[in-house]
Amino acid sequence: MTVFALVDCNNFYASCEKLFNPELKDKPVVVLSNNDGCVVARSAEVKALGIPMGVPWFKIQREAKHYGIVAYSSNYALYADMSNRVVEILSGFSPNIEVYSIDESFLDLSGFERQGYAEYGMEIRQRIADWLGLAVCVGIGPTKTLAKLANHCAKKQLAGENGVCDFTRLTTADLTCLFERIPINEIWGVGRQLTAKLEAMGIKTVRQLRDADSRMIRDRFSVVLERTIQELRGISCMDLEEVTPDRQQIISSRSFGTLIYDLADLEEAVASYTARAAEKLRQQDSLAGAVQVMIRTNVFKPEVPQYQKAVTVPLPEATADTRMLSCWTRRVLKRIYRAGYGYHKAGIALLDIRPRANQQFGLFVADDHARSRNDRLMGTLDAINGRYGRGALRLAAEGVEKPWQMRRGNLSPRYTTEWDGVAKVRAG
DNA sequence: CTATAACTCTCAA
DNA sequence: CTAACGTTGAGAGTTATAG
Repeated sequence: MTVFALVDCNNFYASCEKLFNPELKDKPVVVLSNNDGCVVARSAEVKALGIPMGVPWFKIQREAKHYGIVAYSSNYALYADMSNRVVEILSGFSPNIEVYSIDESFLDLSGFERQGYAEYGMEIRQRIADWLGLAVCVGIGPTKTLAKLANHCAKKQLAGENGVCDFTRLTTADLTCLFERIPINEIWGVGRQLTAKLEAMGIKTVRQLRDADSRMIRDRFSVVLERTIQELRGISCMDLEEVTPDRQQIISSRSFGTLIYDLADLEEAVASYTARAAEKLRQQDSLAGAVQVMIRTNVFKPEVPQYQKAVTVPLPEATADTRMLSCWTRRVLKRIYRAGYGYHKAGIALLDIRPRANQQFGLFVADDHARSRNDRLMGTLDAINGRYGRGALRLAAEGVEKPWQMRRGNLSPRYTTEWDGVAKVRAG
């Protein structure tokens, strides 16, 4: 039987910021979403103050000032780099690992027990603390859903100790007793809607859901929830997904720092988003067969005139050429743009994605010679940007001033990925 | 009518 | 000073459409 561990970094973004600025050690720290919009990470001190996850920053700014909360803009380069280091360490503990998100990984621990699996979990936790200075919690169980739940118990100190909770060591009776006390919304895959529906039926605790009639659940809900029930019972339905499959769609969208009225500015933004998405597309060696463009006014301001539109168009020939793709996204944008509105957000999506190897050539589109020349050009573009940084070489259509760019009022240095940032690391 | 495409809803981090 | 509310991806289920 497989034993799964779920390793999750505590307050990951906030912890990364603290790591490189010792003055923040016991201070309340939040990290904001793109555009400095919402709180997406909170240090323990902030959680203790009762600041909720996801709250719009401007709504708590006064309170934050009062408590001396330090706010950072998202520094994705820093978090991604730290995340890679965590994964590298975890890979030393099991050959089978699924990197589930930027701060969470599943490990197959089967056969690695010491006295039990909890001791191995402690070793993992200790090494990440020693080598990186980051705190993680480890949940262990016979299914991924149970490992996730065990991790929740470790974090909330409902079971286990020292940030490690091992369900394989609990008796059935203890587990049942524990599940009585956990609400269903803590279960992986049970979100807001399901919680409301299940509660209306009187199913409020993990134990109740685990012991519910799974056939009834499938009929009234879905096969997904039925699988969750099986997993809660210790019957594994979800495998470790070690290889991340190629994306089926690539989306690039962003809110603007200020409202945008001009088509020309929107064109720049859309060209930039298209370039980023196309880069990702080429990284996985794929082609897109369709593009979508979306623009919208501020949905949080219903008092101003609202407009939103998204249109998808198939391409005459699948491509990964930034110029071709941005030509199409620009065309679609012009079609959906209506003057007189203040736009708040725009985005593009690359759809109908397929491997380059399966490329079908359009009959009247381009000759082989042109195609290979374009491929080489894109290869050169990516190579230059890989060496000199994103956006070093780009289409003129992406603009220079970029009045639409998002707010990032309080960005920390890229401590680990840029020389300028490295120089700013303080001794701690 | 069926098979598939397109779209909507839900969830997650 | 003001105004200020994230992004990306997947899968299931439902509805529309083609043949």
